Parts: sequence; C-alpha cells; structure tokens
Amino acid sequence: MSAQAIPRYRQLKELIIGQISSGELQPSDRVPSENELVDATGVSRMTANRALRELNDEGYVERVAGVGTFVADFKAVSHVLEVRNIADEVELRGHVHSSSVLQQKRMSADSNIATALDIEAGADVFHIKLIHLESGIPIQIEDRFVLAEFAPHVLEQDFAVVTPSAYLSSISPLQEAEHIVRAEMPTEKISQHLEMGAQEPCLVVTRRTWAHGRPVSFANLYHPGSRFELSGHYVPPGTEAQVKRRLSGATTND
Amino acid sequence: MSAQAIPRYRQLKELIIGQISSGELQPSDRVPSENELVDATGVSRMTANRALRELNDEGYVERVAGVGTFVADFKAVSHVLEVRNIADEVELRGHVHSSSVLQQKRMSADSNIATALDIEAGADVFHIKLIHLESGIPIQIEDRFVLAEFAPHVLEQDFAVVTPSAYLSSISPLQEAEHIVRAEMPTEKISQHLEMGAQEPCLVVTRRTWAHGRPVSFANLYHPGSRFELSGHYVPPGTEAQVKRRLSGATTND
DNA sequence: TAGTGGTCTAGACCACATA
DNA sequence: ATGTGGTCTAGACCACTAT
Repeated sequence: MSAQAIPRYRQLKELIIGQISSGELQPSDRVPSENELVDATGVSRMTANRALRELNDEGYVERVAGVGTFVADFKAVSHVLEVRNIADEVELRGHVHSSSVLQQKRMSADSNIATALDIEAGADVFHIKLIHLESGIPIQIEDRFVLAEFAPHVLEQDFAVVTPSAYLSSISPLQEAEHIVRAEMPTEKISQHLEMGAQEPCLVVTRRTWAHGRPVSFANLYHPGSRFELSGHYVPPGTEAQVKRRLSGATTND
Repeated sequence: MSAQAIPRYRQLKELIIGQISSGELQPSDRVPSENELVDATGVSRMTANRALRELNDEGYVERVAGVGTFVADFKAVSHVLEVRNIADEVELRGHVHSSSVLQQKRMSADSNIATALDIEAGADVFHIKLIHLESGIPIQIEDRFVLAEFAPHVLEQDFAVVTPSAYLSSISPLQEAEHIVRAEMPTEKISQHLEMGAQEPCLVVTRRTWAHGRPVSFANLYHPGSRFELSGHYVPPGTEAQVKRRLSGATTND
C-alpha cells in the first residue's frame, strides 16, 4: 500500500547520476569505487557493485577492472539516430570537416520556436546558422535555436572551430533527444547553399535535445539528397557487438 | 580452466536465449524459475537471478513478481528505428491499414540482391511488392526480397492480411537490423502508385534484417515525402519512460 | 500455504592495474 | 603489495500471487 522503499542500489545510482547531471562529476572523473561506496554508505559490496554495473550498462560510466570507474564521455545518447557530431563523422570517414557561419545572433522566440522549446513566445534565444562541408563540399545546413538561458555564452563562440553540437554537449550532458526525418524539396536559397542539382530533394532532420529536464535546443538540418544518407545498425543487447560499440566509442556508419 | 571461464550467469543466459531462438521456448512460454535453475544447475540463487534479470532488461523475457518468468513477445528489436510493422503503426494512429499485393514470386537473385543478402548470385529468393494504405491513402511501397531458404512458404501467404514484416517475425525472431534512410525523387511508376504530387520527393528506407546470424531479408520502403516522416525519441536508460515502454509492451493493460 | 521475483548481506576467490 | 572490478555463494527477509 504505502510508498515502496526505494532499493538501495537505485538510491546509489540516482545519487551518482545526480552528481553527473549537476556537473559535480565531469566526464572522465573518477567515481567512488565499490569499496568506497561500501564504507561511505554502509551497503554491502554486492549492492554497490550492482549500482555501478548498471550505470555502466546504461552508459553513464565506464569501468576498467583493476583501475576504477569513470564518468563516461558524452558521445552518448546513443541509439535511435545517434546525436552525431558532424565534424567527428566526417573525420571518421577520413575527410576534412570545415564550416562557415552564416548567422549567430540573439533574438526573440517566435511562436514556432517557443513551442518547440517549450518556452514563452518572445523569450531570449540564440539563432545559429552554418554550413558544414566535407572536404570542401557542402553536406549540411544547420539552422539552430538555443535557449539563451541554457547557454548564455553562445555569441562568444567560434562555431567554425567547435560545432554547436559539441559546444552544447560540453556545457551539460544531453539527456534526451528527439529526431524527425523527412524528405522535402529545398528552397532556392538552401539549394544554392548546398550546391544541389535541379530536381534534387533534401533530407531534413529536425532534432530537439533536452538537458536539465527541458528542451534546450532545436535544429533543422538540411542535407542534399544525393550526397547524404542516414544509417543505423541495431544489434540486440548482450552481444559481442554490444561490447565493441561501447569500446569503439560511438557513431554508426557501416 | 577452459579458455577464459565463461561466467555462469552468462552460460545460463545463452542457454535460455538458445532455447528461444530455436523455438524450443515460444513467446509467453514459462521460463524456469530462479529456484528451478538453482536445483537444475547448482548455481546460487543470486546467479540465477542475475541471468534472468539481464534477460528481462534485454527484452528476451518478462518477469512478474509472484508469478514467474515468461518469454517475451517479439515486438522487439526496439531502438534505432524500430522495426516497425506498418500495420500496427497505422492502427496505433487510429486509422485503418490495408494493402494490395503487386508482386509475389520466386526468382533468382541478381548481383545487387545477392550482395545485400550475402548469398551467391542466382540463389533462390522471393520477391514481394505491395502498397500499404492508411485509411485508403497510399503511404508506402514495400519492395522486398526474402531468402527463400529462410522462409520457404512465402508464396502461400496472403500479405494483404499479414504484413511481410509480421510474417517474417513469426517465423523466427529478428536478431539484427540495418536501416539506411535517404531522400530521392521517385520514378514515374512509384510516383503514380503513391499518388504523389509533381515535385514531391520520396523518403526511402532500405532495411536489412538478420536471423540465425545471417541476413534474411532486404527491403526498399518508399514513402511520399509530404505524407510521411520518421521520428525517434531517445531517453536515457533507467528512466521512468524506460519502465513505461516495458510495461506497455506485452501485457494488454498499463 | 507455497511459490515467485526483488532485494540485501557478509563473506570469498580471481585476474588484472598501478605503484 | 594494494586496490580495483568480476564473479559467486548460502543464506536471509520481503511483497506479491496463486491455490
């Protein structure tokens, strides 16, 4: 009947997740060892082990036998369509990534943006617009709106050097992501920017990302249909490939 | 001894996964309880518990306290872009799904198909082609090739009633899936079948699925850009939503 | 009442890293 | 030599479901 007691391994997990979310623990920081948790909280080692093991399975931390447990890097939000940093992707293919910034300014959210970010119309947002190139060939227009309150220093960044995606991840780990993918004919302007052919459609990805429990960024990503495709490969959990994925980092691409 | 001493909980997991894959255990069948595994294999209960708990986390089984452990239904292969049964999707939106079969025949694999299915050119495959409609409006052309050896009774099925996807899942659980998504202008024929506008692009999904460790099916799915989009929402594991997904899965209520 | 899963303990042995 | 994670055991108590 009454509120169930929350299991101790779960309390431990939430404690550590909280410290990661708040920034108290940063990626690659050391997390208390099993024995330290035993001493600090009075649980048995099996209980501490379960907490840390599940955090590892869920991607929050990385464990190395004989060494310790460390906060995971946030390539994370894996699955679905990975939250891909396009710069990393391009370089992974052995090409050179560059980008040119078209727009980087403060503005008031119109109703569309306000709805997407779950804020009041008129609230402060930053608008970033840039073109990403792979070895000099345009492959993506990134048209992004960021909650100003979440990332107050956006205007001081040089997004030709660090992508908005990478910058936002560095501020705070992304917790949640939503993707919508569709095919669309480009506007004249987009077609020109992406150097697209006459009858060429766009692959458009709309992505919203969450941090601190609320949407913080909303982006339309336009890609030339002839030079871009999304891929995803799923293997069931508990497979060899699962381990491989964890070790190799992220990114799909086969 | 042995190579690297495979942990006992892992041996138990693979034993049970094997029985599920082979069909020895069918969806909703009862899996041995923790105590039965203890008696049968001599492990401690904590070890049996870990095996069954992980199988539950990975979606192979569903556990109900006080009742037992049961083989899960195969809606599974979740994540990435879910292996969607389009009929279920349409009905989930409250609409009526129907489909008309355009093609259903045996043929020899050409080199493209052979490559995709990792077989020799000329090997036996089935070619299935159908149009899926949502409340009478065409939303997908499914152009699929199936390894004949994997599904010998394809020609006897009525795919206007049971979708190929559902039929293939019923033969054997799908283990692995690969998706490629792109934007493309349709051919004249596809445009007509999907009743598309003049300048309307297609959202094309190419999907390969694996069973018994090898690719068994390869499909191109064409959607009208104006009436179809893919969406995916990611929430980190260990969240409320994760639990919700699990609960809403097999059992009817929530 | 007997069986099930959910959790927890206080030990234990091991392979491996680091110093 | 010490600490770390990886595994395992043989008990235990609990809430729940079924009979």
